Amino acid sequence: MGKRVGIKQIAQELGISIGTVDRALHNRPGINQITREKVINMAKALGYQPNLAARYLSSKKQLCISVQLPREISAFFDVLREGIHEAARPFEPAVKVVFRYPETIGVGEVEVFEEALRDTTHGIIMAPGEPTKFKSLIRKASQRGIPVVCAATDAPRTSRLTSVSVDPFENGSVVGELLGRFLQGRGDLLVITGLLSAADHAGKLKGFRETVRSMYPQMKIAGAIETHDNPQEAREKSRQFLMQHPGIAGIYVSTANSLPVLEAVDDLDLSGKVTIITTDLFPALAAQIRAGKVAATIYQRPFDQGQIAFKTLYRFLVQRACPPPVIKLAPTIVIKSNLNDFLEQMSLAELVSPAQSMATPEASNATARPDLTSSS
Amino acid sequence: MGKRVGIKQIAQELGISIGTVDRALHNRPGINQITREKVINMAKALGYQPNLAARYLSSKKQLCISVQLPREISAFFDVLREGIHEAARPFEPAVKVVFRYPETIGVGEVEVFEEALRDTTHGIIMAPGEPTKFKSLIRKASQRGIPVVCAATDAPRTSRLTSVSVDPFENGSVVGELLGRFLQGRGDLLVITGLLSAADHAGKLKGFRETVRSMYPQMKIAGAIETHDNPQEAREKSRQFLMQHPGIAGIYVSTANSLPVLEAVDDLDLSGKVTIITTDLFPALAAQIRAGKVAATIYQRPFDQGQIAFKTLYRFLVQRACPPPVIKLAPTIVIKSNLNDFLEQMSLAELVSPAQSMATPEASNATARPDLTSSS
DNA sequence: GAGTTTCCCGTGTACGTTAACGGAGCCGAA
DNA sequence: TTCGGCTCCGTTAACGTACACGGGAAACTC
Repeated sequence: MGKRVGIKQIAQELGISIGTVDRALHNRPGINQITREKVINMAKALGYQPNLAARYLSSKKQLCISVQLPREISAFFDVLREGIHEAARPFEPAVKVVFRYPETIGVGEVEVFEEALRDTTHGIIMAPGEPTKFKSLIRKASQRGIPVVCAATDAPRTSRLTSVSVDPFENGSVVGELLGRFLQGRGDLLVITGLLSAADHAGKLKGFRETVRSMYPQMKIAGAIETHDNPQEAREKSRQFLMQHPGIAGIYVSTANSLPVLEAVDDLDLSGKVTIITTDLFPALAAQIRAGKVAATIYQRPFDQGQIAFKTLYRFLVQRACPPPVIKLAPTIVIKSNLNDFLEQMSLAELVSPAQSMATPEASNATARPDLTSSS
Repeated sequence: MGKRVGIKQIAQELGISIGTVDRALHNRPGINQITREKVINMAKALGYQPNLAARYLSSKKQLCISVQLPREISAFFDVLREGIHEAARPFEPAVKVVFRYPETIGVGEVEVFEEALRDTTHGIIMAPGEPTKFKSLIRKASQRGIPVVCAATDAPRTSRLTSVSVDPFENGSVVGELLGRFLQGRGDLLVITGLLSAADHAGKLKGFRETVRSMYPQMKIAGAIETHDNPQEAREKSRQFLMQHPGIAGIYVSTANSLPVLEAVDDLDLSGKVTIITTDLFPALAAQIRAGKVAATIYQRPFDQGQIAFKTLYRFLVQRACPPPVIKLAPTIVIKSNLNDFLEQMSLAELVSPAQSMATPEASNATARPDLTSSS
């Protein structure tokens, strides 16, 4: 009664062998078309669902997926990796996650990609630093049947399977709406960005600009500073601009490299007078939010990005489920009041990893339950 | 070389049988202490990790977990259920999720709980409507070794394993900070709530009140209306109050039942003049946000709550991993600019469910890859 | 009509683990 | 001595699926 229907029961019901059922359910050659249909119908009738555990066990080949992310900006990419790892854990021996590390942020990523292609890999997760360099590589991977999922940053106009990211345009758009609300639709704004040539930063600026124009036409974007992610340059240029434009009411820092800008604001004694919204989240920035020097920051939820990237890649690999061409996460607004929750989540991600399940003392304290008679 | 180490290899290395290794690794009786230690050391040396697939397959007993959530407020609980279901999918036959439905929001939840205790269940996920009623029931479950995880709403001072929710206090706190920012720290505020006797609503009000007092001392909370989640009552009381207090600048609707309030505001032609922040997210409310009548809403991310609830319950059941006494998700701020992403996510959750993996035409198009040569 | 090919299909083994069974060795009591 | 019980350990049958192998029957070749 509570018996789970398996391939064997289907065979028994039809008076055929399990081998035939297997051939029918997996479109393998060497089976009569009408037999196949009978099997499929019977499977549907019985509500057959494949036993994944048995499947993994039987086909000893494991899925190798290569995760190629830089070591830099570890506050972001470490958490992204952890999200992937966490999502892969349930499939433990059936899939193997191989982490590869380009030398630094932009360089060495091609070499690492080629290394993955040389080794046996069935899928790739990456965050292209310079997307244009990957056009042919991704094509080559696709032709070999190796799907590529981009996370955090996209490689548009390539044959990658999909990308998981916070859309830059919406990111900027959210900041525009928020700054407009905070300043009640009046005042001059300043944008501080990394490289405007990067699609990511350009998209943020575009979203910001268009939202401000349409929702708060009285506001003006007084300037956009390009810092090239160089701390000295960021600080100095910010200082210069703020001195020349004393009327600035709001600042949007669209690069994660926001601390130098905050220093410049502090230097000019503008803290609290100018409303600042930044990008990403890390301990030093959290302190600034807590101190009230930053009104809000936009968090990209790297952990969730990792989880989703793995899941979609996995679903494509084992059941050919095609995801939408882009998967967009919502830009998440962090303010003083919900800051701690995000920080806890970040540290929780680290706590989860160490002891896997090795040598589980299950039987020993199977009866002992936690004594949390009072809490909350 | 690439050979995975298994229980067999450990046995071979030590010249003993796999049965003994099994006994050693699982603290089973009937084994010499020194043999056990030798096995454990060897396992550690070889880096043994149990093959979960084989484990599930072999031990035919499956974990039954009972999910007891109301049908009402389906925009919330359906998505919560979906999150649980999605998280359970990888463990497919090894765990069985049984959904149970109380008659309505508050009633019948005790009966359903008892039903779960009569059947074979190894864990419970629930959202107590009236937490006080569950004190003894949860204790009984715990004594039988059945952990209970609360989601969405907590049952404090009971022996439940943990609770996964957005903290009401922080929820109110976020709204307080946000309204303060939007109104630049000036003006009178109004709170509209469901039942103030409910811990949830009381907590929200408290968080709101304290944050406004500490961060924006110039603001005043002019009143708190209790609607008992009755549409007529909500609309009428809101109208009355707003007519008598024309100076209201901001409204915090802390119940999901926010539409009647919006109607009242519309009736008095106050749309756009008063800044409104609501709770939860559903299509009708999304329209109001898009129209600019609601400045922001606080989303509880039911899907994530479901996922996390299942994961922690599972980790406790199979590896005795004790979670923290409460797991708090951050209150998530939804505004016009990031609204669509949340809506997509809601509908995506539905899209994922129908065709599981039944009759996977894997082999047929295993070589065919998606042709998305250009996208984004 | 014997040999060969082709098309379907059944059989058997393997995957790593769990759990039940059984056996060897030892000790003490009948 | 014999028997029962205990401790420790080896053996083996599942669990549901994948895959290689082989066999029987029909179709085709000469």
